[in-house]
Amino acid sequence: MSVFLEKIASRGYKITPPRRLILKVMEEKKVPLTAEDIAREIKKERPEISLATVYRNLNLLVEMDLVNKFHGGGEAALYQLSWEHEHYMICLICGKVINLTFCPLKEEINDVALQYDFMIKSHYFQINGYCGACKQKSGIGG
Amino acid sequence: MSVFLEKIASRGYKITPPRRLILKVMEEKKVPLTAEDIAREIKKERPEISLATVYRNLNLLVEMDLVNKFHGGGEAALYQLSWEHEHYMICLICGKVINLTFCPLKEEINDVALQYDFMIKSHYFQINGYCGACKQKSGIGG
DNA sequence: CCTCTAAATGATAATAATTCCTATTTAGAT
DNA sequence: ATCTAAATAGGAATTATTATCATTTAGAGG
Repeated sequence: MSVFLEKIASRGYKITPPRRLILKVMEEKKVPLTAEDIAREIKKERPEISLATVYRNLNLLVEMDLVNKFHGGGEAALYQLSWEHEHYMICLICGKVINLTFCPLKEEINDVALQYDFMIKSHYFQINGYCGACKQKSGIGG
Repeated sequence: MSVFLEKIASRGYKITPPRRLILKVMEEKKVPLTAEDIAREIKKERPEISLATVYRNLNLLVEMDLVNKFHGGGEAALYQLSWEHEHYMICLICGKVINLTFCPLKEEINDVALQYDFMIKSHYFQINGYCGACKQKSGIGG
């Protein structure tokens, strides 16, 4: 059983088909997805699973810190498994996501936290800009 | 005339009462605000100014890079004058905000952007955790 | 200062994202 | 196998944001 399902069970939540499928899709795709993306993918196997259920479970996963929620260029929120502690650069035009292979947060932050008696629990970065393709297409200097 | 209004005029856009007021509110408040926050504040002086106008102008300001748009915990987008370029640590319990006096983004990021031909336009950080007071109250280890 | 026109606005309808509601189903404890 | 709280499906409701369009206005040019 995946570490995610284990955590869900260990907190007394039930392991249901929608939960299995949501996690399966996120593990397979690896990139940040909208709730709709996930629902669409799931419906290929189980068309009766509703979008509301996907949202409900994504919120649960975010609360449990198993999933990170953030916004890219578009209006809809993006969700990604948090186990890898990843950061990205997101194209504001096409939504392309470039994963970073390191955490771009300066270690200095820990000194500041200590100084203010602040306990850092999580952090997330959003680096917005234009990918090469969109720069060209839209004639933005570069 | 403020640097913002100057930029607006220099691009051929008109300087209108809504635009003056939106910028005035953002300059005064200094913290990230939702479109509704701004509209509510403006309506104290000019109740006829509509929310749609606030949204329209915020989008224009974002396009012109005078304002940064991002999402905090809530559903609505937050807007802040981009020259402030500030970062915060936010308490997940009481919402207390600690301003950082430096940008915690590693310079290394610029190399990666170059490598991917990605043009960074803005970035946003969110550092979540517990402030001293809330740690104590809720008995979280620290 | 008038005049004129493209740009901007206000009011409201429309759309998109997300949450709520409720009757029904089900996971998993006993 | 039974039972019950938890979870679900489906659709309605809510919230955030954008689009529409008739009316107003900023500011350029005379």
